[in-house]
Order: sequence, then structure tokens, then C-alpha cells
Amino acid sequence: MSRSNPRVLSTLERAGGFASAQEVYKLMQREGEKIGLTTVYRSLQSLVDDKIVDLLRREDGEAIYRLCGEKHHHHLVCKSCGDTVEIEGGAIEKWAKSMADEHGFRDVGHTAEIFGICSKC
Amino acid sequence: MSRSNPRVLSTLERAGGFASAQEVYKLMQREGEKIGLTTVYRSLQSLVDDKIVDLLRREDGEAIYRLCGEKHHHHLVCKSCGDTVEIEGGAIEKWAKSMADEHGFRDVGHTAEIFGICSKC
DNA sequence: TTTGAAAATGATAATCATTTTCATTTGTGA
DNA sequence: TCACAAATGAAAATGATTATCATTTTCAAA
Ligand SMILES: [Mn+2]
Ligand SMILES: [Mn+2]
Ligand SMILES: [Zn+2]
Ligand SMILES: [Zn+2]
Repeated sequence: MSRSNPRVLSTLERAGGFASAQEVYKLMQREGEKIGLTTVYRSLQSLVDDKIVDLLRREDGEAIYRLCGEKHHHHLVCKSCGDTVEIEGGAIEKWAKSMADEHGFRDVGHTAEIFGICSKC
Repeated sequence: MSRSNPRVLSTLERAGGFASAQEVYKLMQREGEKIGLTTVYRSLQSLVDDKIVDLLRREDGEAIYRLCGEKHHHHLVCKSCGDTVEIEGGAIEKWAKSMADEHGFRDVGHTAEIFGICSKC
């Protein structure tokens, strides 16, 4: 188990929202930070292990990371133009919790996205 | 746009539940079917386009496919042993619809998965 | 039946994110 | 200073997915 390089976390913070490992790496390069891609991957992974960062997936399967701190939310995405609206998931949170309880699962997380065609398209 | 090779759909049916493109391909090879990996990918993709098949993602980001025909449901997956429970998503359905209405989206679909550690693990 | 355009196919190469290897550097306590 | 563990990163390996492109199949019109 390696400890996370603090500059990786700091960069992810500044990235605003989401960022993939590749993006974090490129960002650090542009800012003149000297770091290897391997270390970026390792650091993000251990941040996930430590539950400091959430791991999500882009539509194409690429892993993206976001600070846990930020308010948990979901997305409403337009399949045509890609426009995204951040939405609350109150109902989901309860649903996830009750389903997990009902089946004896612990350490529970969830994903939920809504997609459709927006009014402009 | 290519049409789906019917043997691919037939194989996915027999795969029982989920299968990745690679798995469908290997399955067909074992059964002596002569088909190219490319065609498997293309067929699955057009089945998804035609809404005959759902596209989901494994924990590691790999794309997996499942027949839509089956009653719409969601999954509660154990991150440790992979055990999966199919669950109802009544609350989700309403949530997705109301969120979409509220923001003027139409042709709406959604994904929702819950993951955690099961009681056996 | 012959013909030709369009669709389908699949071998191969290209992409690209992620992981593995492994040699080197850095930190740290005795 | 010394010995040893942890961290680092360059380079190669891996593996899924996609792009190319030449060949084959389909099929309707002539
Ligand atoms: Mn939520
Ligand atoms: Mn649902
Ligand atoms: Zn739109
Ligand atoms: Zn389990």
C-alpha cells in the first residue's frame, strides 16, 4: 500500500469536479509539476481506498475521480447534445439504503444517471 | 450502420444474464461458430442502438450486455464476491420521471446500481 | 442467369487507458 | 554513516475497443 502523493489530491481539487488519471497527469505537467503517470494512478487508487475520493465511470468506461467532500449528486444527461444537469437524488439514497439493508449488504454505494433528450434538442 | 448478426443475439441469450463482447466471442468459438470478433462488437452495438440489448459496465469498466426483454430491474452487487441480487426500482422510476419532467427531458432512460459487501463476505 | 451496388464480414493494425516490471532514488531510524 | 523499506517513474506489457480496408455475400434489377 503506497501513500498518496499530496500534489495529486491538490490537483484533483483544483480540477473542479471530475478528472481522469490522464487528465490529472496532464494538468500537473502543464503546471510544471514533475511526476510520473504511474504515481498519479497509484495515488488516485489509494485515495479511493481511503474513501477520500470517489471513483466513477465515464460513458466510455474511463475511470474518473472526484473528491468525496463535494455534495453527492447525480446527473441528467442529454443523449443528443451532451448537456448535463446536476440533480438531487434524495429518493435514490433512501432506495439504495433500504435495498441494501433488506439484503444485508454493508459499505454500500450506488450509481444512478438519467439520460434523455433535452428541450433544446 | 450494420445489422446485427442473429447468432450473436442467440448466443447472448444462452449466456444467461450478462456477457461481455469478448465472452460472447469466446462462447461462439467454443461452440464452433465461425465469426469474427469485430462482428461480435458491431452486432452488440447495433442491438444496443435498437434497444434490444442493454449496455452496462463491470466494476473494471468493461462493457457488458444483457437482453432488454427481461423485466426491467436493477442490481445489488457484492464488491467482494460478485454475488448479484436483482431488485425492484419503483422509487427510482418515479424519481427519474419527475426529474426529467422538471427539466423538460423526453425519451428518458436511466441506470442505477447499488454495490456493497454482502453478508457472507 | 448475369451484373453491380450496397451491406456485411473479419483479419489486421491502431488506440488508449491501465497495470506490471524493475531499476533507481529517497526517507528514516539505528 | 549504514541498512533497509518505501516511493518513484520510465518503459514494456496488457487488454478492451475501434479503425482500416480488402474480400465476400446479398439481392434486386436487367
Ligand atoms: Mn446518490
Ligand atoms: Mn429502473
Ligand atoms: Zn440536448
Ligand atoms: Zn459477497
